[in-house]
Amino acid sequence: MEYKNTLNLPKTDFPMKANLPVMELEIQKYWDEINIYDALLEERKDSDLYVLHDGPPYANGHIHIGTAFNKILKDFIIKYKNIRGFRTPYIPGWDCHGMPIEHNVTKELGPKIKEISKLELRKKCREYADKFVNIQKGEFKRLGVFGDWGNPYITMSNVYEADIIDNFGKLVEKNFIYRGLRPIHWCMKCQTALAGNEIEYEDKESPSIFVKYKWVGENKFFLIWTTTPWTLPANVAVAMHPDEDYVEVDSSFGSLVMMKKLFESVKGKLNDLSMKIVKETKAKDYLDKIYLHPIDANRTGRVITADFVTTDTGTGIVHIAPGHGYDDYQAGIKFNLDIISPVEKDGTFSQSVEKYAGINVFKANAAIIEDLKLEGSLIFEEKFSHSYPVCWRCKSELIFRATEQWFLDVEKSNLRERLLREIDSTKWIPAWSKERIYNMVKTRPDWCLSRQRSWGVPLPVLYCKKCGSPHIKKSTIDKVRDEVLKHGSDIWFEKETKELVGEIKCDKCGGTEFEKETNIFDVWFDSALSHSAVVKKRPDLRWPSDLYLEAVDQHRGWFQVSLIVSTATDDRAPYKEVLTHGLILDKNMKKMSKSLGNVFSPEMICKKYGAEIIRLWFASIDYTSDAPFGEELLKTSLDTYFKIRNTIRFMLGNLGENDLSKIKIEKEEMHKLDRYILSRYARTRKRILEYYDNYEFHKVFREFYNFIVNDLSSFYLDVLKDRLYTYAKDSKERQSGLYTVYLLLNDMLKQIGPILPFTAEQAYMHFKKPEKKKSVHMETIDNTFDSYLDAKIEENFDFLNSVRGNALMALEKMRNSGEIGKSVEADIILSPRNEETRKLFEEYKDILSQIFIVSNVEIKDETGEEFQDRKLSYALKAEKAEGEKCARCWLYLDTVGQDEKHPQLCEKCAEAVKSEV
RNA sequence: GGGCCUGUAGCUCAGUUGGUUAGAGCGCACGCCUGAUAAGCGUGAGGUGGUUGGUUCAACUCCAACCAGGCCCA
Repeated sequence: MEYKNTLNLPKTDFPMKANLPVMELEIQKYWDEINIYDALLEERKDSDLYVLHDGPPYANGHIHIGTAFNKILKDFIIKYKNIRGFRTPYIPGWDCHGMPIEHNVTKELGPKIKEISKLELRKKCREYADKFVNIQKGEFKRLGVFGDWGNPYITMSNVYEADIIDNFGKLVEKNFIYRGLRPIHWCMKCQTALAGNEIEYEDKESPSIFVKYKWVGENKFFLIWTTTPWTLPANVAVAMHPDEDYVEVDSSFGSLVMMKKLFESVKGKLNDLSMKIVKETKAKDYLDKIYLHPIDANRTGRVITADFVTTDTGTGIVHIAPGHGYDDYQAGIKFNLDIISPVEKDGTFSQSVEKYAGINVFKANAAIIEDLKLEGSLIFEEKFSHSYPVCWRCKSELIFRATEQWFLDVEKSNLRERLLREIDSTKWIPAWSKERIYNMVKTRPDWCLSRQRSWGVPLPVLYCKKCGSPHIKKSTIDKVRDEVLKHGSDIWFEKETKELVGEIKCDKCGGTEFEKETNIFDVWFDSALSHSAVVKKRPDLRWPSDLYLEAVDQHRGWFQVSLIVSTATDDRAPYKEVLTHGLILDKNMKKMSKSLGNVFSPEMICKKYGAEIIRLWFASIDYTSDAPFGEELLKTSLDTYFKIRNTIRFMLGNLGENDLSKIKIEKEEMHKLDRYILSRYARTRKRILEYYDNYEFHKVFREFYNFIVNDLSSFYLDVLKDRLYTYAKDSKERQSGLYTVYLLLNDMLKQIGPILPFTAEQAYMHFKKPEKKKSVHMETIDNTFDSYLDAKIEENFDFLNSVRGNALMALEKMRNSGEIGKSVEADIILSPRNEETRKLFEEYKDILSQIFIVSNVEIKDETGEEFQDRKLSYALKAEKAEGEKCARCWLYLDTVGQDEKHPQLCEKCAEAVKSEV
């Protein structure tokens, strides 16, 4: 029993129980103390630069699991590039302006909103955004993300706002900016424009009418369908489906054109039994045909085609009013139609519609229907129920109303072609990502930059008080820019026009009095300019960025808007590579939403499990598609984490207090098994680095984890125990094993550092090595490990491992029959059947019993009937070990009892015990 | 309705240019060890490859349709 004290058992202070929620905070504190971010940049000050530019999350609410996923993926790359020796500044940013914040602040204010000024509202929005920037900052840091947290970029800062205005000036100078009409959702009660998430939907009954539009010069009619009679005064065209068949029919209402598919339905509704098809036609037969305007007989309209024409309701011909509908508007742009919108802010018709001027549009519905009936052009009417948009605040029904907006022209200076060219020369990961954005950009409309809101950067445009024409000039815009740089964009609302831009004159009428634009920029314009306001401006970065990394939805968002402004102003994409990841869904692959209650906060998970567990989960999934998330799944990561942690702990324990600087063993001098595992690891880590370089973290993780499980834990370390525990402390065999463990752990901590930064750091603190850095993240990975590659020895072990597999099965059989418990109670008998195998067995004779973890391995000629398996180049059998059990190493050996002083020990143990004294 | 993506064991992933009985780890079951012990080791059972057709001597791998889910548009 007392011989146990003579063994070299593992010992370490590195705790088995991680207690991550506490440990991570301690490590974080240490990182703060050594100022890890600056320290890393200093460490790499002469290295090559790598720029991953952070897309700004919206400063609204706490971070959610998706935001965490994105930041952690970025952090994997930053930390990996860093440990590969790159200088990796990372400037996190926040998107601060925009509707959702304004909306939330407005909601909080309630009715008080009416009492406060625009500037006060903006101030409240600023405070709101500021609060969440700080909250999110803490939450990101908590996840172990390294970055310039003390100096992030904020889109509402003076410098950033000034840069937005500066770039707008550049776009104006290059003629990309124009003013045009565009229909937007409008609440006539609140007299305001509404954005997407301010709109709610309610079921509503609308009139559904069929109206005859008479052809010019012919007594035939298009039978059109609409649910908004009040938009008829703004009619400029009718649309037919380009791919559908049409028919001309005779009816008691005259000769009508309609979609063939809908003929029976229309016939039924009109209740006209005499109705019959006289001619089959195609939409293209009518293209550009002129008809008389249904309300204003002095006007005409023409036929266009549009694929949004429905084929299951109505007549298959749709009334088009580009000023009053989004589809209509798109079609209007495509076919160069007039965009007319004779509706005032309060929802009444303007003077241009003589008949209905001053009447509310919804009230006008009935009047219009009556009039059309009287004329005989309305031939069918019914009620149609559908969901209809209403105002989130006053719940009144919304209309589409064309208003003056500012646009960025994507056709100007061949911009669209240039965008496509830039998409083509950028590397998109995964590859399909390119096609996705390419198709979007190919068909996207001009960018509407103006928003009728308060919380944002004002559009620096002035309007002549005398003639109303806009003043939009680079020189004036630059003056505004300078003011904003000094005072922030509130200055636009605070100062008088003259104080802002000095004396200016209207180009049209010479007027000198101007009004300031009240619109602000679309927030996407803000974030689009981070490439300029951040990447170009910060001395520690370099434009264009090496990488942008965001979720799939950003093809329509940040990837695209950044590309547009950057290409317009600088004629190239702001990035060299773009990496896209999928979204995090719930465990059933359903969208997460607060109403479903399937949302997890990263904060809660950090408190309960630790950031490492989330990071490990994110590393284990393939981010190119959407991924599930749930607490049960996190449990897997927890198990995985502890396996990694325990393996590291075991290695640390064996290294113990040994002074590793003393050990230096040439490769040729090392134990065969050590040479094997080093070669195997050298190959593994080469693959790991390749995966890292391709941003395939789930493959990194799997490669790493499989090595830990299959190669280290269940094989190498298990086999090594005997050598480390029982051999004499300074024996060559033991030293070789120690040195191997040291080499492995030293490299493994660096490899896993990007994924498990806290654990790698904690282990590094307990790791005794010469010339240690302040942090594991200051280390660098180089390729010296490649010198351990040894194809021959790996080939030999491939074979030996297969023999081991058979040995284990034979041992399992003995265990099941109760003959043995642990494997050292057995011997293995090998019998080679060919010369090659015999030679190999002989070559590895000295370590075979170790590999199998048995007491003895005997190589002898085949004798008995036990050797059945003829497929193998050897026969194998397990028997109960002969010899006596050594009290120290527990092997059953012949040499036990030979030593006079230590009769209970084997020869090796006796020597070992003596050498320690 | 359109553009793009995803669908291999309970879970997360592999599967080279179509070619033998579709692999791994986890989990699970059973067993061993008690000198990695809130650990470690072994053995084993799990797959109609979303569905249906087609091409082919041969398809998880190519094609088509459909189903389910996701993002972005409409």
